[in-house]
Amino acid sequence: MKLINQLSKETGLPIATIRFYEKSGLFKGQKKKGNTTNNYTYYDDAVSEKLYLIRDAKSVGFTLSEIKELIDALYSKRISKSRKIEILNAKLLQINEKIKELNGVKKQIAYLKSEVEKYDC
Amino acid sequence: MKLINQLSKETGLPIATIRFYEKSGLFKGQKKKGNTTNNYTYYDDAVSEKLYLIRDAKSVGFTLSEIKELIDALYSKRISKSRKIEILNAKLLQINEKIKELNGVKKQIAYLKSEVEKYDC
DNA sequence: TATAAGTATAAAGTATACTTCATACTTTAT
DNA sequence: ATAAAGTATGAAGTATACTTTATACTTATA
Repeated sequence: MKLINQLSKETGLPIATIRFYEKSGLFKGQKKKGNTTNNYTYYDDAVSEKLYLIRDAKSVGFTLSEIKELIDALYSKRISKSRKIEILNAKLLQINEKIKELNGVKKQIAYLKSEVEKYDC
Repeated sequence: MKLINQLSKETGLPIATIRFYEKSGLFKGQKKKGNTTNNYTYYDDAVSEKLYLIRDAKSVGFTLSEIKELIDALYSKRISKSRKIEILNAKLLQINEKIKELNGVKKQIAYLKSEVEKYDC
């Protein structure tokens, strides 16, 4: 079980950002039970996994609410299996869409680059 | 030459958004010269192209300032050819990165989906 | 010809995603 | 044992990317 500092070093995300994500309901840490002196929050490996997913999904244009929907579909116990599969399939389609768009943009830039190479001075 | 309404219909972007992009320096329309009665702005096909590029690049996680840099590298006359090529190559690398990340996220989701299918009830 | 629809502009407002600040307590290092 | 570093929490502040509002003028349509 990790403290927030370790989580931050692992993922490269600032502590404040991790706190913000937790507050946004993307995952939850745990408080230690019993007569402890402090109020620290502990995180397990599943949280790290979610943070990596958040980080990568964000960088390719998913919003936090889309990512929350995704994480819920993957881990929540209050969503039926069939509904989960439904959501996950939709996300996979969305990802394929994004890959198509990226290839489109790439092609466009490559073409325009060749134009720049040919004519521009 | 098109008016903003036509541009909006073409690209699916709201008029206010197009105005915002123009104000942000992503492209420029032209005013008609001479003794005209109105103050309308006209746009050519190059602007449409830029808007499509903006739309797609945004949806895959590029920020407006990254997109501005890209558009400047493609169309500006105040940037040297070698510098343009440099910027364009960097953008192409960034796109390859994003494609990699997307495939990573896709793989991860597909894997977790198979887990959901196996064990979840 | 009037009225509805389109265009221009500036400014204020909103949503998202953080980031910083202030305060207070806990743990670690010297 | 005390100073430095880590953690918690709530609130305020900031950046980006729009979106809405208000006002005024122009063009198209019934």
